[in-house]
Amino acid sequence: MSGRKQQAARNDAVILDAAREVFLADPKAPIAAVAERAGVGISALYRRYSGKEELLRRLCHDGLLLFTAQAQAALAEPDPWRGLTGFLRAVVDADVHSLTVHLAGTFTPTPEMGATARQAGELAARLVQRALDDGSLRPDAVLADVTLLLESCAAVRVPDPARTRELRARHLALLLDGLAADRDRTDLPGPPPTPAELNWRWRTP
Amino acid sequence: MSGRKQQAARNDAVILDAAREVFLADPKAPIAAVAERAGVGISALYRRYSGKEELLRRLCHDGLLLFTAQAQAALAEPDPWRGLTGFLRAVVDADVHSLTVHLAGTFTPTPEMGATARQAGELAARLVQRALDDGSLRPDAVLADVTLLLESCAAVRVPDPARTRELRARHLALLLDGLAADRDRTDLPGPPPTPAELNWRWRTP
DNA sequence: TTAGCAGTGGAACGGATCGTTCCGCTCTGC
DNA sequence: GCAGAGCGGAACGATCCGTTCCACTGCTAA
Repeated sequence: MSGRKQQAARNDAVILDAAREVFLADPKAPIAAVAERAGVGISALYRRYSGKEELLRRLCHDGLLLFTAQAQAALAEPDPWRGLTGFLRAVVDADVHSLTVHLAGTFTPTPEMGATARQAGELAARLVQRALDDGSLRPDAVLADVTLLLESCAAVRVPDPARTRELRARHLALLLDGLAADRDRTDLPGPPPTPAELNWRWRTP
Repeated sequence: MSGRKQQAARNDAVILDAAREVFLADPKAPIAAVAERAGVGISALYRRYSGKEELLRRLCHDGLLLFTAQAQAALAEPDPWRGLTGFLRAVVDADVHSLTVHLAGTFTPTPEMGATARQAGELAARLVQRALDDGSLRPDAVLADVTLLLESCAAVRVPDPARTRELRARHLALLLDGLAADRDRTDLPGPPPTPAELNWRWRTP
């Protein structure tokens, strides 16, 4: 069962997963870190991609495609507010924003990516417009506010990736729900962040 | 009036301002960029600071002191909610977060900075607790949620610093006010962000 | 069975970046 | 008028990182 081909095919996936993990943690990590995380040599990387740029482009484009897929799915949801919030939760949870915006600028985008990005923007605009028309989204909000929201959720970051997802979900709930305590609220999901979790930057090495 | 001493004293301020601007824009900018922005040579920098670390420490400590000063002022405000929100607006506007957290990790903190940081945390905790006791802050919120809020506001960023401040104020208002449109709202401040302002990362060089 | 090659590991190279040092110049303050 | 504080900026050395290259392995096809 394990021919040379099988091993190579498995490496395809291993390398892509490793690259996603490494570059999500640090968008300008060295390529050697990806190889190390994947448990392969550098040659295995360069056999598949012509260079770092092509690998980053691949990751970014995958992120854009995930974004559009989630947006399509959200438009199928009948309730506009549930569609929008569910979409945002999914996109934040998958850290699509880091995959796309944070990686942009580290490579020159292809025309195809530009097209996908434009399509993604249109889908998101429709999601927002639906919620505006419906009256479930405050009337002075704008598509760009949602983009800013994604940016701000991506900024929530602790060393542990799983915990990061929890904290982002909590932050997103705050954003969607508001801080002032003068109406009924849904409970904030997950345990609240502890001070220690946020002070990790201050550790003395 | 302009002796050599005067010129040197003026350079003290010019260099510090330039350093703040440059490192706020990019926390790991080269030191030469600071000198260039200040319009001085590199020697003028090294005459005042033993190295990059000492300069960064200075900026960070200044940020911490600004933070505690604003917190003190906010505690003097009788209304807990107004005190908390005013404090957050001031801290976000001055980009204190970038000055402290984002610069941390690029140098080894001094014990004195640790003490100031601890004091800052205590003051912030009192601000939050006051608003909790008052009932104006939702009961399931926590000090760390506010820290996350600062982190997320600092992530809102466009090339123009002035516009960045406006957009952050808008985002902060959203955070404090909530997105769902089912109660009375204060108007969002400033003009809404345009798509072009958020697409600047995609520019092809 | 065996020759050939796809696939691989990892050392080595070359370029870029950046903190720091150092030398020569200017111009003030005594 | 001169000693030296203050300064500009070139040069240096260390580090980092993308990429190339070569030797090796063990399938695979004839």
